[in-house]
Amino acid sequence: MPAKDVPDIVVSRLPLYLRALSFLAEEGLQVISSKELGHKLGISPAQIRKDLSHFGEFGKQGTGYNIQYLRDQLRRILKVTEEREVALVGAGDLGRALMHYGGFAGRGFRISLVFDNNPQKIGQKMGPFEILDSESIETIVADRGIEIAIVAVPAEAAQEVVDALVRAGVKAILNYAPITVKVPEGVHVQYIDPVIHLQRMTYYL
Amino acid sequence: MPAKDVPDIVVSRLPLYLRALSFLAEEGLQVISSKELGHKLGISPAQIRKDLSHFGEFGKQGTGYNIQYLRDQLRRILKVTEEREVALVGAGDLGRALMHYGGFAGRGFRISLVFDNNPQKIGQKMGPFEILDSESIETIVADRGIEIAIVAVPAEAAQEVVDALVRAGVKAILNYAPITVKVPEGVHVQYIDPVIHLQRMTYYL
DNA sequence: GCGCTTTTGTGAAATCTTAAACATAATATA
DNA sequence: TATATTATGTTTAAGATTTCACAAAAGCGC
Repeated sequence: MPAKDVPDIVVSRLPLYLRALSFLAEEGLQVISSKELGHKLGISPAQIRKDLSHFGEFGKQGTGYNIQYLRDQLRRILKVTEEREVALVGAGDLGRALMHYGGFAGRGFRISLVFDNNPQKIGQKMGPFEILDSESIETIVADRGIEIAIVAVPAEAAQEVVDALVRAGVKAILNYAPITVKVPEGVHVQYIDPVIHLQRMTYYL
Repeated sequence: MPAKDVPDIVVSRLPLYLRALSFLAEEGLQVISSKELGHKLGISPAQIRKDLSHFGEFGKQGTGYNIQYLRDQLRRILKVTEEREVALVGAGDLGRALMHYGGFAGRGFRISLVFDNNPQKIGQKMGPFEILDSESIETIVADRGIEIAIVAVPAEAAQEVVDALVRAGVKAILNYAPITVKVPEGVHVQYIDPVIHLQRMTYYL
C-alpha cells in the first residue's frame, strides 16, 4: 500500500520535512526549494530530493516545491491526515505534561484515554478524562480499536504495560520509560529518554 | 583527548549500553557477553564489540565483559562520571515535569537553574529553585560555567533562547521545542518532539 | 522566441555502516 | 594435561546511505 521498499531512515526524516513545511505554510509562504528547506533543517538538498523521490515527483523544475501541496502529500504518506486516538499510560508529572501539551492537535494525534495503576489516582480527573485502571488497558484499548500508545510509567512497570498494550492490539508505542522493551514483530517502538540524549552530547564536551 | 575519530553513530549507542549495564549492575550481575547484551538491546553482538573496540579492549575472551568495569569505562568515555549542572529554560508543564524527574540523578546530570520569561512566574519557586528571568540567562549561565541546557519553551521562543544560551557558553542543548534551531559550529543540539516520533511510526500502520 | 538561470529527479560514485568470519585467548571438563 | 567450549577483537566482505553531477524542464527578461 505505501511504497514498495523505502528505507526506515528515509521515513524517519519525513516528519521533519512535514513539520518545517507546516510552519512555512503558517507563515503564508507558497514555494520552497530543496536548497532552502535543506538549509533550514541542516540537511543537504540532494538528500531531500532523493528522499521525496521514493514517493513520487512533487516539485517543479526551476521553481521548487509548492509548500501546501507537499505538506499534504507528506501527511498522506505518513497517514496523519485524520487525528488518531492515542492511549496514554501513566498519570504522573510527565503524563500530565503530555495531557496538557497543545502540540498534538493539528499534527495527527489526540490523547483520548489515560491509565494509571495507582488506586489514589484511578477515578480522578486529569484534563477532560477520568483516569482508568491500568488493569483495564487490554479490554478498553482493544474495544476502542486504538493503535497508538504513549508509555509514561517508571522503568519497572514499562514491560508489563507494553505487553498489555500489545495484547490490546496497539501497533505503535512511544516509550518514555528508560528501558528497552521487547515487542513482537510488527509492533513499532520509539524511545524518548532525555538522559540518553544528553549523554550523546557530553562525549563531545 | 577522547578517541581519534569515532563515528557519531557509534557514540550515539554508547548511552544505551551504559543504561543497560547500570541496570544489570543494580541487579547484582557480574558479567555479560556481547551476545546477551545485544539480545537485550536488539543490537547485534558484532556491533557491540565493534563499537566498544573504538575505545579499547574491555572484555575477556571466553567470559565476556565485567559489568561494573564496562559501566565505569563508558561513564568515563561519555564524561558523566561527575554530575553536571544543567540549566532548564521554560517553567511550564514540561519544565515542571523535568524538574521533578528523578531520572537525572545518578546518570550524570542535575538541573540547577530554571528560567522563564513570564513575569507571573519569575521569582516563584519551582521545586527547590527560584524561577529566574530569561533575560538573565546570558550572565547567570556564563557565571556558573554551565555547559548544558534543556529548552522547554514554545517554538516561537526557542531560537531566541538558544541564542542566549550559546552566548552564555552552553555547548550542549536538549531542545523540546518543535523547531530546528541554528547554532554555531561546536554547539551540539539534540531534539525531542513526541509528534515526530509518533509520525515515524504511523507510516507503517 | 531565445538565451540565461534555476531547480528538479536520478543514475553513478563515493562514503559510511553493519554483518560475517575467524584467529586467539580464557575457561571448564575430564 | 589435553580437549571442548565460549566469546573477544579484528579483518574482510556486504550492504546501506549519502553525495555528486547532469540532463531535462520551467520561468524570466528582453
